[in-house]
Amino acid sequence: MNAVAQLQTRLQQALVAAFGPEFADTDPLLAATNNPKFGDYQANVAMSLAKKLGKQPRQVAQEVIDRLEVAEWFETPEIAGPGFINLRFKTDYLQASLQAMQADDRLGIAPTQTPQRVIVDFSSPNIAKEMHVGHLRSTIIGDCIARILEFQGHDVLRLNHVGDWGTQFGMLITYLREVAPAALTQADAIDLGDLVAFYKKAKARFDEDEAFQQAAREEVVKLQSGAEETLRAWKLLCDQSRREFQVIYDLLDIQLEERGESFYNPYLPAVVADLKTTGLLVEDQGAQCVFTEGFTNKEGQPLPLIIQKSDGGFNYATTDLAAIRYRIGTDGAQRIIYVTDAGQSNHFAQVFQVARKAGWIPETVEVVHVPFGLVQGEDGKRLKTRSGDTVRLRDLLDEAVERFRANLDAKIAEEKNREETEEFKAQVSEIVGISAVKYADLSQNRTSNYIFSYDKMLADKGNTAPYMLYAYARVQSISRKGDIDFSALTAQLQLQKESELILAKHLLQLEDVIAQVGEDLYPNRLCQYLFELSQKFNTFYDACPVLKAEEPLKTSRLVLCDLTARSLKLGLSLLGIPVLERM
RNA sequence: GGGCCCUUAGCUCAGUGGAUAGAGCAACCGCCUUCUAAGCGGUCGGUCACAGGUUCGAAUCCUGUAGGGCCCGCCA
Repeated sequence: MNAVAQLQTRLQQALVAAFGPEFADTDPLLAATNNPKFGDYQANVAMSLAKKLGKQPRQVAQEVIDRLEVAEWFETPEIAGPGFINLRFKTDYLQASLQAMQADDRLGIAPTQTPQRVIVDFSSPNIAKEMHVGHLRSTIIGDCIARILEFQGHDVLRLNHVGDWGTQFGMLITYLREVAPAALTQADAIDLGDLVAFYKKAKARFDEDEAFQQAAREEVVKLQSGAEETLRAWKLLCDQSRREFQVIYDLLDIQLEERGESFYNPYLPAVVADLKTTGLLVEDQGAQCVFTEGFTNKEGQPLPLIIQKSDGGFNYATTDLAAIRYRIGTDGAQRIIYVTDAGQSNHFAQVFQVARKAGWIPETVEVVHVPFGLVQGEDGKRLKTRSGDTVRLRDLLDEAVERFRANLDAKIAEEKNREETEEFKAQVSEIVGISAVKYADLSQNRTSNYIFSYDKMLADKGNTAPYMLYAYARVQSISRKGDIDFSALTAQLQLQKESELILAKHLLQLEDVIAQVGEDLYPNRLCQYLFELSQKFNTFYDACPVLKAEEPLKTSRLVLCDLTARSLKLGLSLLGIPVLERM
């Protein structure tokens, strides 16, 4: 148990000792301080108890600390302001903790005691369409969440719930049958870009041509009933899209198990049947619906979740319900995380409500929608290309890499006596460019819309990937220069200067930050931590010579360098970002 | 009309009940004969949209108002 957990317990014991057993469940209101002059932690319980006990808050605080035994970890507690109890770590404790951290492959972060089977549903592009900017956030945020949970020791199933079923295929196949029948019988008869164009035309036809609409709907029914020719055409389209998606996933280093909507097709009738049994299902205007609480349409009428369309077809609500049942019943999921845009909040709220009412989500299973905001251009509107089209993900990533390459070339040209190989420049540019896109996205609170700016994400100043990667590279530079083998260091730490103490305390917080993100699923908190770590390292680097220090201080500082680098490497890896030894 | 989200420094954003509200960028001033200056230190900058309420204590919780975004029956 770490010192903070111990402190929590000891505070509770002190409360009981001071005021009696009825205070056993009183929260000591322990929190990190926001200002180092107040120490490292503060307990705010005295103010909240003062009225109840009929005493002055400062006196309550005094009675607590008189009975508080934390000398193993903390200096003598102090009372400040209206009754804050301030606690400061002992340097001895910090030094010992850092040494333990240094000796451990996982930086002292133990795997969870309660591993869960977790499903992270993310990315989920549509077959027959190219991946575009709309898939960026789900893919990046979902991957990060999966990485964090995996590191914690959970059994994570990463599912790509691709849109490989439904009305869009009816449209597309009907249209292709007319204009490019070869695409339905032989692989790669047309390329994916053309397929996207065909899709748009098919959609346009669908919206204005009633006969076409009818034909498309019939095609969906054929597909759903397994008609051979339609099914073969569908498989061809899926294969082609899948290969295109894989190019992007390789570029982004993302592992995913594809399990599209079609997978749940055999389980859809049972969803309808079981909803009927529970009495939740109602027929309305020819469609099978479940009416949900708290949702109304523009006319103020209750809003249904449509389970089966009037033409007998199923839609995504049905699929999502079937998926919940399958994931809980067969996959054994204890936590299901859906990483999709905030626009689907209503949909998921409805689906979860219906699944709960039907009794399909046991108390022990957590089902959660992790929403995120839109990607906007610098004009604050939805990100588009100059010609007004949706931005292809491939183009977006390529541009980030190209732009960073230009920055890098300029930088190298500026520095005297610096020559780099083409291979080096290409590799650095690709890693930094793509990492910058990922980091920019992850470093924002996901719930708000996010303004996409190449200039900001590629800047070498501020809370950006280049800044963090540079901090890491600086440490590696020390090891090269001093010919240091970090893994062989053994030393008694000596935290002397303020910048060393500040860095040391920050290093010890990594565990808590990861635990918090695993819980709340806000990756920007991990980014914030890593940014502050980089800043604190740079301050230390500026103030404390490492290689020129006398032993044993030199080795002590090398340990701080090593721990910083390893923390950065671990933290960035959880964001899906690799490090560079040199840049 | 309903639901969800947002409104914090000139700009982009942190801050999910605690002390004088924080970063980064931009602007200005310093620091390279010393481990990568892609760095560091400092200055400037805020009626936390507005009004009530709860609380010892509110940017944070509750209610209302204004502005913005997204969604609202057979697309996902």
